Formats: sequence, C-alpha cells, structure tokens
Amino acid sequence: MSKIRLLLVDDHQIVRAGLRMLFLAEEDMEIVGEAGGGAEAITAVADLRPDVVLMDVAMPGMSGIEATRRIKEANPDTAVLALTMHEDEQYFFEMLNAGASGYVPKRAAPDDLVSAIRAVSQGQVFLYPSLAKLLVKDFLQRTEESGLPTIAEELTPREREVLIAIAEGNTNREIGELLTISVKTVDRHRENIMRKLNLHNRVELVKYAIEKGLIAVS
Amino acid sequence: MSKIRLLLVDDHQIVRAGLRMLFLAEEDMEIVGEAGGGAEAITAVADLRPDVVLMDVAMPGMSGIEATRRIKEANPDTAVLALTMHEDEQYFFEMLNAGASGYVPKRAAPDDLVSAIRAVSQGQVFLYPSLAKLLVKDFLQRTEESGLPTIAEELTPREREVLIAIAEGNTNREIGELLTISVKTVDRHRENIMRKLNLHNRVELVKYAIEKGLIAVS
DNA sequence: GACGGTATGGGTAAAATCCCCCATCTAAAA
DNA sequence: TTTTAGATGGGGGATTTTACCCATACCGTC
Repeated sequence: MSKIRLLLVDDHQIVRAGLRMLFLAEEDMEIVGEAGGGAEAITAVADLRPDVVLMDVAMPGMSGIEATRRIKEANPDTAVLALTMHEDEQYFFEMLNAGASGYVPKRAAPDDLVSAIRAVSQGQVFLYPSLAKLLVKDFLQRTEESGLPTIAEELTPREREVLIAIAEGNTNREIGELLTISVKTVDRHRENIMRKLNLHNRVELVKYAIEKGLIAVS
Repeated sequence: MSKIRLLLVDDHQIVRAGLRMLFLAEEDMEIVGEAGGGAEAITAVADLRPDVVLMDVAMPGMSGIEATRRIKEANPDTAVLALTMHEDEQYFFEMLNAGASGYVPKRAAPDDLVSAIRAVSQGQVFLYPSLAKLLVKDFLQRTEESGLPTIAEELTPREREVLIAIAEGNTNREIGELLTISVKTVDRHRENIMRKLNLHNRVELVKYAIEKGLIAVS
C-alpha cells in the first residue's frame, strides 16, 4: 500500500513544523511538500500531486478558500482538508462551497486529524462534530422551511411511516416486508391516509409527503 | 464526572449483547437499559432518562425513525445516535429530520462508535464520513441549484409534457384526453421516459419532476 | 362496560400500471 | 438518399393499485 501524500499549507512555519512532527509517527502518510500561502499552494499541488492538502483557511494574500477553489478546479482528485483556528460558520460553509472535503479545527485531537486525513484520502468527507452540527442545523432549517404549514398532524404514527415508504417509491408488497406486516394492512393504512387527506392516488401522496417535508426531494 | 447513561435499542438481542460487551471497556459510559423495539424504547427513555439512545433504524413494529421523532418530541435533551446497517441516503436524511444527533453504520470501528457517543452526549453532531459526504452533497446541490434547475435535457418536448402531466397526478387515460392522443401513446412515452431516466415507477417519476423543477411542489 | 381509535388482516373486483411485442408517418440528419 | 429520432397507435399479459366488503384485538376514555 502506498503512503498518503500530504501537502501542508499554513502561513506559520511553526505550525507546519508541528504538523511535520505529528505525521512522522504515522507510517501510512508522508509529507511531500509545504506552502506558506495560497498562491504557493496552487503551484505546489500542480508540481507534487499530493493526495491530500492540509489547508489553513485564513492566510495573508490568497486565502485558503480561494486557493481551495482553484486547486479543486484544476485537480478534482486532490482532497483538501481545511485546518483552521476559526470555527466560524461563514468560513466553514465557504470552504465547503470551494470544494473542501473536510474541516477540522486546530483544537482537535491529533488522532482526529489523522482520521480525517485517512477519510478524505479515500474520497470521504470528514466534518468535526461541532461543524457537522452547523451543517445539520442548516439542513433542518431548509427542510422545515419547505414544510412548515400544518405537518401531517391528522395521521397516526403508523400511517406516517407507511406514507413515507410509499413516497420513497416502494410498492405495497415491499412496504409490507419493510414493516413486517401483510400487504393488506399496508393497503388498509394507505386507504385511511387517502381518505383522511382527501387524496386519490399514489402521485398525490408523494407530493403531499414532499410538501410536508416527510421525505427529502432528492 | 458522572458516566454517560446509554440506552440500547435494537431488535436483535445478539447485537445488544455485542454492544454491552463493547461498552464494558469504556469507563465513562454505562448501559442503563435496553429495548427491542421502538415502542419499548419510548417508555424506556421516559423511565430511565438516558443521556444517549443508541437506536437501530430498521426494526419490525415501530421503526427507529418514528421512535426517534417521538423521543425527541417528549425529551429534547436526550441525544439519539442512529446505528444502522443501512447507509441508505433516504434513511439518513429521515433520521436527521426526526432529530437524530448522529448516524453511525454498524460496519464502523468500535472506536468510532465510542467517539460518536461522547460527541453527541455533549450536544454535538457526529456523522460518519460516508454519511457526512451525503449531507455535504445535499448542501452543495441546494446552494448551486437554488438558481438553475438544469432541466431534463435528455427528454423530448413531448416526453416532458407527458412527464409533467404524470407528476400532476393524472392517469394515463386522463393524459391521453388532455393531449388528445391515445392511452397507448401516453404509455409509450412513459416507458421511454422511464428507460431514459432509469426510473421504474410513477412515484420516482414524480420525484424526478419535482427535483428538476418541472412542476411546483405544492 | 360500551365506544372510538388504532392496528391488524382476509376477500373480491375493477382499474391502472408496467413491460414486452408490433407497426406507420414525418422530419431532420448523415 | 438512406438513416435516425420523434410521435403516433395497437395487442397482450403480469403486476399493482384502488376501493369496497368483512373481521379481530388492544387500549384508552367516558
């Protein structure tokens, strides 16, 4: 197995030195280069073709955000992991937009950073818990905005489950297997849902479920 | 420091036994109870007041999703961590919607599960990298597609018309009358649409149409 | 204890869906 | 000019949906 090739980008060489020490202990990683700014980082990536770029977000000159955007544009296979002092919401979302595969605050435990690098080197996304929370919050806000008006109150929990399963594209038979009940019971629930909501076919059920935010559109 | 109080919810007692063994080694956690189904889980939470509920998603009877929704409704301070075999996109988003604080697949390393419990017990959100990826994908999709729908390019104008009519809830017969063509032709168009888009029933067609902005959700 | 709501499930039958087969006509493209 | 893509339509059949009928069981509440 070949090592994960790392590029360190940070405007403080003390930080870079610390990171170098940290990765000496990891046998599956090697540092192939360093850069002290965004512009340097771009040329370094082009020259060295690292697997993962550890990118400081706030730097004088070209910011880590802009550097990330340009790196991902020219080289989509290189993963960028944001490493930052700021757990600021704005920076976080902008780094995601720029194409970062992960976001780790500098206060994180070294082990977390190492895990993060392994995750992003495999094409995964690593979000530090406090940042993941922001993203989930954003997600929930969006979904509930789209489904505010009078949630499916009239439905029983079981009916809601069945409705969701229908809206996901399952047939009645599949739903029966999913919920371990007979097809006829699924059918019965569907009938009750339709009567309660005054809907008359599957398509209308799906649109209702989406409107009420019971399922995600995509 | 008091221990993190855990409630295990899974319909397989073998899984629960395995988890019990796992947490014996963790000195800052204790299992205060178990439940074999969603309904039991709800009463167990009310009785035992755990800090974290480890919740299986797919269970016969009340699913983990519905159970989570009800637990969070009655007890917002209790964190629910979804533990599941399914890395399914739909389940994941629904668990988030229901109020889960984290999502860990059963294939994850035990250490990851322990980290996840510590994170959610502190009010953080823990997402396993492969799932975090989904959330970021969703985020990026929303931010970039808030302007452009990227219309169904592959469909002919007539097919688009038929798709829209389907998504509006019309039957094939009604669509035939609407477009003054025979039911068989509508059927033919529908087949072609499904083949082109690799969709396999009306429900998926509707969701596709909504996703691409061909019809309004409400 | 009776009643309403929820969840379960069986039977039947018409309608609709879905997936193949086949064909003709037209207009644009190679 | 031949070919291709789009739109039109028919036949058949397996499967699913939809809409009724019926029932039992549990759990609260009045």
